[in-house]
Amino acid sequence: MSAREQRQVASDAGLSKQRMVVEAVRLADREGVDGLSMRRLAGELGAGAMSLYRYVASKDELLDAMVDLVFEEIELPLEETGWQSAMRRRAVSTRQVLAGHPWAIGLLESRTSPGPANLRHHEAVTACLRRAGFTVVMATHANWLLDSYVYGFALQEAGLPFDTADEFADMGEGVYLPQLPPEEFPYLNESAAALVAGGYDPADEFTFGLDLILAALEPLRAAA
Amino acid sequence: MSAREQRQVASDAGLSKQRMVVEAVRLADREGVDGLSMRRLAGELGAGAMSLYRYVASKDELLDAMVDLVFEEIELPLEETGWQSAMRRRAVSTRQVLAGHPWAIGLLESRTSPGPANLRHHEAVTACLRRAGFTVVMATHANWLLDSYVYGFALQEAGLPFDTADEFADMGEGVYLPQLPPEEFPYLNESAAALVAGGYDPADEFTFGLDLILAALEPLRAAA
DNA sequence: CGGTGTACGCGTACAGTGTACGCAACGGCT
DNA sequence: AGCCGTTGCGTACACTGTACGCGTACACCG
Repeated sequence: MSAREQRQVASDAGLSKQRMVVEAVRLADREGVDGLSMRRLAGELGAGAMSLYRYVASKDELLDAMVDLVFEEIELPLEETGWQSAMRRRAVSTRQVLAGHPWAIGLLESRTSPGPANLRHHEAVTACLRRAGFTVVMATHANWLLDSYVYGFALQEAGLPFDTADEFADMGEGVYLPQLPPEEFPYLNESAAALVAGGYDPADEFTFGLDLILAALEPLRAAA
Repeated sequence: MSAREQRQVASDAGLSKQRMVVEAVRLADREGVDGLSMRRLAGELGAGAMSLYRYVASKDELLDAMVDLVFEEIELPLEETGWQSAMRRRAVSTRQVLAGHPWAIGLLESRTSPGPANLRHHEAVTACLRRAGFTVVMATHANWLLDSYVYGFALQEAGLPFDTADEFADMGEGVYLPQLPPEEFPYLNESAAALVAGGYDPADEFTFGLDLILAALEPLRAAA
């Protein structure tokens, strides 16, 4: 079977923007966003690179669509359980989704036109907060605060060179401490030693901060 | 004067890693990180592209150094004014610095080995919190929370397609509202209208969230 | 049946990218 | 004078995004 026939077979599923975006997300998950090129994506789809330009105007537009697809994985908040629980579930879901697609975080800052999924989320969160009694201004404050915290946490977590408490302990002793002369970094040394000894797991940080923020927002609900 | 002689004159200042990094940060500020290439940087320095590889092993190493230079601009916390004031000043400084170098935010997630300036900051912040009475674990919690909030805020702020309250008002009415059918996005419409009418400035969000977090951390100081 | 328009696919070419390799020039030292 | 180290960098290679234009297939119409 010639290369063209092979491509024909692959394309019998038909190229589409949806197929492209899904495959692009897979490729970015495996190789990072730097490993995503139009030629490589076309190879994965059994198509020519220039065929992709029938479905997206540019690589930038593809990246926009990829970010929106990631947003679609985030759960919409359910209000039946109360605003705090709904916000918590949404925050946990966002963090999990971004942990699965760490390349997407770095793209958030350069996507200036939010996609449909992003807008739907924004509407759902705003609805939940308003119905819980927050004023428009307070709901906006809460939205900013929660999103900032969640995205910032995901950003930092993505930059960690380990995934588990054990790996943290190993790196702490094998990599970090040797680089931190105690006379120059006494507090970091103290912290590293105490945290490793205490079985510290940075994954626990998320709920600590989230709980603190949600608790601090509660009294602001009925602000006049 | 031949091209070589021109370059010789320019190079009389001598290439160095420091000069490269400073110039690279300037270029990224003007053109974004996508506009930064080794050839363009070399052109700015009056050198050949391959000369740069005497001072950095790779473009990745240059990016690491750029991020660390940005960290150096952030003020170290001064404790004389109390831990809250010190944390607030550091947070405000971080936000200002990242607002000036928005390209750096997206790089934070891929830099897994913190540079010297980053470590010095980490030590200074940890010292301040520990001396204010936070336990090692609580100081770590506070560090994570504050950094997550600040980086996340900077990330979102960098993605905003406007800079001032007036631009927000203009875009709200001219761009956003037309894209949000009221029957589909009733709460976003309500919010946009109310915020524009109230002279809302998203820049104020930062201090709202920061104040709330610092107030929520205060009772945790003497946690045993 | 032939002509036309549209949809789909994509090869070629261009200008740009990071960097391996190896060469040239210069200064210092013996 | 020769050797060595330092500094600079040109060439070449493989890869990148995408403008342009061409080929093929299909549907529709007269």
